[in-house]
Amino acid sequence: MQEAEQLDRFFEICRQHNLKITPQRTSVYHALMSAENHPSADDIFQIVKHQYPNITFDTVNRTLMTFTQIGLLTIVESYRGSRRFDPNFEDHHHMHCLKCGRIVDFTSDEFDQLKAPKKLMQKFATVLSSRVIFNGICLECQNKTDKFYRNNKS
Amino acid sequence: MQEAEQLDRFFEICRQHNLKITPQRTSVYHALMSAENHPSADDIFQIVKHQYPNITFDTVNRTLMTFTQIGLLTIVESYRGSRRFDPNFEDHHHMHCLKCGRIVDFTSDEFDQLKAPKKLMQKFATVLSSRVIFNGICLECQNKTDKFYRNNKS
DNA sequence: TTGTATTTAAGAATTATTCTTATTTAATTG
DNA sequence: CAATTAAATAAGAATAATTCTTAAATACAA
Ligand SMILES: [Mn+2]
Ligand SMILES: [Mn+2]
Ligand SMILES: [Zn+2]
Ligand SMILES: [Zn+2]
Repeated sequence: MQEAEQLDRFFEICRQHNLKITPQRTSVYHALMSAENHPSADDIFQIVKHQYPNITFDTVNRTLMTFTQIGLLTIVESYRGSRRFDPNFEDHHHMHCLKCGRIVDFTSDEFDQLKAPKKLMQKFATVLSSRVIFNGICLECQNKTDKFYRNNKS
Repeated sequence: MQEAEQLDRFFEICRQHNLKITPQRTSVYHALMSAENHPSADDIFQIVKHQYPNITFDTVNRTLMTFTQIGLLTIVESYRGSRRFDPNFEDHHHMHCLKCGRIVDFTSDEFDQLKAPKKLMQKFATVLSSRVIFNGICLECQNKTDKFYRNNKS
C-alpha cells in the first residue's frame, strides 16, 4: 500500500467511527505503519516524540488501544513484558524467540486453512481468527547464555 | 496421574535440580496441579495462602518461575493482564476468549504434527514447540456488551 | 465563527513484577 | 542428634506497565 493510500484508509476508518483526525493520531498511525516488527506502545511513543515532543505515553497508548478497537491493528500474543501490537493484516503466523522475545512473521497457505475442531465449537460462540505459533531460539540468540521461558517439556 | 505419583515426580525433579523441598514449594506445586485452567501467580497465591497465611506473593511467583525453568510448567501466550501458567504437559492447543481472557485447552492430532516452513528455519536456530491458537468469544461472553481486544480484521 | 463533544497533557493511581536484605530452614555431615 | 552452611523465605522497597482523573485545548459540525 502506498503512503497516500494508507493515509486515506486511516481517514476513512476514523470517519466511519466518528473519531476526530488529530495530529497525534495521525502521527501514531504513521509510526505504526513504518514499524518493522511488533512494536510496544513505548516503541511508538519514542518515535512519535520526535515529531511531538509534548505528547504523553498515555495518549500514544490510548490511541493504539482505540486503533485496536476499530480494527486498524491487533494485539499480539506474547509470553512476557509489555503489550505489543501488530499492524500486519495479511494472513500470517508467528515465530517467538524465547530468549529475546522477538516475534517474526511468516506466511503459510496451509496454516491459514486450519479449522477449529467441532468439539471445541460447543464451548465457543464465535471464532474470529486463528494463528500458528512456533517457539524457539533465533540465530542472534543461539550463543547467548541467558535463560529462557520454557515452553515445552523438552 | 495419581496424587502420590505427582508428588514423587515433584520430589524427583527438585532433587535433579538441587532444589530444596520446602513446604512452600510443595504447596505451590499442589495448587498448580489442582488448578483448572491457566492460573496467574496471584491465583496460586490466593490458594496457597489458606495453608500458609504468611507466604508472600513474591515467594509464590518466584517458585512458579523456578518451576518454569526446570520444566514443571510453562508460561502461556496471552494478550493482556498478568502472566499465566500452564501445568498441562500433554500436547495441546488453545482457544482464547477475547472478552473474558479465558484460555481453553483442546487436543488435535492434526495440529500436533505441524512443521515449521523451511524458509523460517533460516532465521531460527532451534524450534522448541508449536501451538495453534484460536481467538473468539466464549458462550458465557456472547451476550456481554464488553468491548474486546480485536484480533483480526473481521 | 461559534458551540460543543472529543481529545489531549499532566500527574496521580493502580497493577504486575522484581529486587534487596536480614532471617530462617532444608539437608548434609560428623 | 547437633552443627554447619548454602539455599530459600518474608518483608518491604523499587521498578515497570498500564490506566484513571481532571482541566485545558481543539476538531469539526452547524
Ligand atoms: Mn505479526
Ligand atoms: Mn493449556
Ligand atoms: Zn532471540
Ligand atoms: Zn469469555
